[in-house]
Amino acid sequence: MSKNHKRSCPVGRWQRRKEARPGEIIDAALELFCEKGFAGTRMDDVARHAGVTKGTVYLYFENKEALFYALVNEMVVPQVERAENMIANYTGSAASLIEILIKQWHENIIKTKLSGIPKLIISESGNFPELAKFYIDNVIQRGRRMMARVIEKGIERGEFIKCDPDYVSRVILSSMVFTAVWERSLASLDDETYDVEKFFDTQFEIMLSGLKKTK
Amino acid sequence: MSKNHKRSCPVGRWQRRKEARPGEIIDAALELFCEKGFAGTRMDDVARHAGVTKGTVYLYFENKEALFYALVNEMVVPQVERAENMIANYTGSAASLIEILIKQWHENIIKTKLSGIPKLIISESGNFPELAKFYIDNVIQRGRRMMARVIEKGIERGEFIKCDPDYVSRVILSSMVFTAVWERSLASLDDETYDVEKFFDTQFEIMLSGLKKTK
DNA sequence: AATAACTAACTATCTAGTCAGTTATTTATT
DNA sequence: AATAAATAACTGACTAGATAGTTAGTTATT
Repeated sequence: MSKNHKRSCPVGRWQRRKEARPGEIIDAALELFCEKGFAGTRMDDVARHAGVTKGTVYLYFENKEALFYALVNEMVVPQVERAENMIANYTGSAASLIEILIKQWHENIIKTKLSGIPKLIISESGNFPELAKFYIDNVIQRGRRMMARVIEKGIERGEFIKCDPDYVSRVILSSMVFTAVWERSLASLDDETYDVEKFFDTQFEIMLSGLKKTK
Repeated sequence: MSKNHKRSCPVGRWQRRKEARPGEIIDAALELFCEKGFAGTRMDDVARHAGVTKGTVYLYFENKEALFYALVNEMVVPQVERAENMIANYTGSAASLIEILIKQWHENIIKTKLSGIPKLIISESGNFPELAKFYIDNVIQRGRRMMARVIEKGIERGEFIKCDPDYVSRVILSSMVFTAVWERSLASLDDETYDVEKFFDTQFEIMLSGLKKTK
């Protein structure tokens, strides 16, 4: 049985795409939640952005909160694991490892829509403390430990001066995370533009110069 | 138009305090907006926190947005001016001036409820771009210029190595602002506690060591 | 013909903003 | 000094509008 009659695609036609829908809905939610906040985003808008209607969204996610949880879980965890594997297999100097970590943060987070998540978590931490807690335990703390271990290694190797790896780690990470938050919130409104790569280079250069034993 | 009013509670005593109300309402709004976000905060709650009813809030502020604007304007501008005056009258070294600026940031912003404002602006930048723009132009950029001028002075004096003052300024400020955001969002949920003062000391020490000509 | 992905219209609820009425306080009068 | 009238700060019940979540029905696909 053949379909001979033409099927131009008039508005109102849709396809059944069970596999693709959840990902598309999560993408739409990420974009809108980051832009408008959780409470400020309408489920109707999420649906329209994903090319479906609201009913479909509720077909795949129990409610608005479940969608929020799903997007954080889905988007973040793989990134952390990737970074941890990178570090485990690295054999070069601590300084060059820090440089690589910053570069990767730039490439894989700042330049992608993933940079929206820190802002989202921070914004909604008051309304979703358990989610924020999950994020802290599974992302922030792991990131902190990663960076601290690298610095510790640098000290052990005689590469860096004696310092508290935990606090130095926090200092480095704070401006990395802040850059993500900034890029997804105020950067586009600021007429004093800047080059993110040069920002990271500047940070790396000064911090490392302050950390290294021989200048 | 209206039906018969119920007899209001005869025991609920209140006072007329025209002068104090706006400030109290703004304080309540700052606390709740920071905790719940703008959209997530009910005007009824703001009123109750301020010890009045919703009607009173609308007596002093035209609407929810006006209240938001008022609190940002009221709370922030005096701080910026204070810092600018401080810098203008300072005669010591650039390094010690940076140290003082960081200490003052800690005392006057981080330790007070003012630290909630950066988080608030960042969270609501998507919904209130004009307000965010106002904040960028009147707070962020002025802060950036302040810090850049100090660094520039340090270079001119032969105190610091040659570097781009604008970018170094951004690096220093980014972790200062981030600390405010962090303290008002995720810090209380993080079981790995830390000492903010030691954080700033660590940052100051490493950055300055990287900036100074003689180590 | 059967299945299930998807739609669209519905409802239940929540809240920003309003306003008629209440009460603390001030001012005028005795 | 006591009392009444006037004023305006404040209340709380109300309305209008918005949106999270539901579901009966429609349509693509097998």
